[in-house]
Amino acid sequence: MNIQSEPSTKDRILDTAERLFSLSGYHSTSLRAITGEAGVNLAAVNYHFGSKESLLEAVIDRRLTPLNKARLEMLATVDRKARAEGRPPAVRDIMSAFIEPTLSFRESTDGARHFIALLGRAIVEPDDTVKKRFLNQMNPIIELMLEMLARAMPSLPAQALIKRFHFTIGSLFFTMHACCDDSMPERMRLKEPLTEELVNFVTAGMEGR
Amino acid sequence: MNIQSEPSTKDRILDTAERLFSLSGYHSTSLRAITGEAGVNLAAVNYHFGSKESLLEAVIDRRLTPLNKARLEMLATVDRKARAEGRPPAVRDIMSAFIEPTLSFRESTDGARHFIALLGRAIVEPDDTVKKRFLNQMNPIIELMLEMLARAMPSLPAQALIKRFHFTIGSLFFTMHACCDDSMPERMRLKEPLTEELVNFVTAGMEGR
DNA sequence: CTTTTATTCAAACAACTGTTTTAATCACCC
DNA sequence: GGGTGATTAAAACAGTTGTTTGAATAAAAG
Repeated sequence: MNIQSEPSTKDRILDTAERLFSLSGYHSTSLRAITGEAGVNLAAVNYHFGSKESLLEAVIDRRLTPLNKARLEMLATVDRKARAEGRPPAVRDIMSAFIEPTLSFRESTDGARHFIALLGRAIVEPDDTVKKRFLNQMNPIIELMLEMLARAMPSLPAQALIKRFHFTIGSLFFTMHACCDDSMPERMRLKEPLTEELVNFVTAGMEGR
Repeated sequence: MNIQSEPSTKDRILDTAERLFSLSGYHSTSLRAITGEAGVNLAAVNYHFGSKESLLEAVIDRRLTPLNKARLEMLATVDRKARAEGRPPAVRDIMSAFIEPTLSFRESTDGARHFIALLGRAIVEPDDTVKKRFLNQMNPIIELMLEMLARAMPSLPAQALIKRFHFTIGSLFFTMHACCDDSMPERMRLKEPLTEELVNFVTAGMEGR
């Protein structure tokens, strides 16, 4: 564990892989591209991580575990407060508890920005390697949000709730991905701040008028 | 051009490529997988299309050209009617003109369903081959929609309009992709009909309350 | 039928992939 | 300082990729 010197081989691989995976995708990024740019030997990936797939898992877990913890905590706080006041949770608060940690985490570091872009694409990735691991970590949050939303809008049929939640996921993940995207036409580029506008959008859509 | 007999080599390649691209992605689908499943020789792709990349372009153009034509026509109808009545176009009608042709086209044939799923992923694809060609065909529609939306909501700042339109794109494209997705947890699966619910959602979000 | 053109086929091509191997080098402990 | 284990290094491995080649076949034209 070195503190002040340059990052270890393992960390250099993780950082570079994170960036290249987010820019070019998992399949289109070769180990030679990663190790070359990180300035380490090709075999270092298999030595430190075992395989390319395990490297991807390490890249995901390193960031997703603390992020999901933050999201769950914020959801729990919203839930606790509503219960204490003897009322159902507010749709806006539930949306905020998901969106706010995600977007503020994204703006924390450069690495986080790349990682969030990677996540934004992961949900539509055809490759099971990325998606399965991602969805596994995501499921508890999805379940909790759906349960809370059902309490927030008790008169809304379950099918409609699922659909609106689905549309919400679409908005958020597209926004997560699009931050690093320079292929969109100029006038479509997003500028910060986004959090409040996004919360407004999905809350309005959720409540349906 | 044979009418009643089985489809030509070229069409068999197009249909199979469309399905496999949508299921596994462009990069993860090999020409050997396509030709093998289509029951044609490996070299047939390069003979009929020139390259794998040109095959992808052919797959995209075959469906996207008529689909975009339908979307533009419906947008023009909304615009013309509003002008004739001397009022700005309604947000809901603009949203509908984009969503309705897309989703009804998806339900028209099996091939269309796969193609729409492919499109839903194309917008977040890291590969320029897919995205650039897709965005080029998309730009006129985006420009027209933004111009009409600006007229529909003249008091909304341009920056806010861009953001909300962005969130709308996210909802729609995620919905387009998710139709063929069986990796989502059971309770998150979408069931038809979607059009009206999606139009409601993005209209509410667009108008913001 | 003969000739020409379009298509199909099996085989090979070179380039690239993730992974493994084996030796060299480094850091640390007794 | 010698020895021990962790790390790095270059090279080769086997498999897959898109593409090309040249012969065989089918279809069309004269």
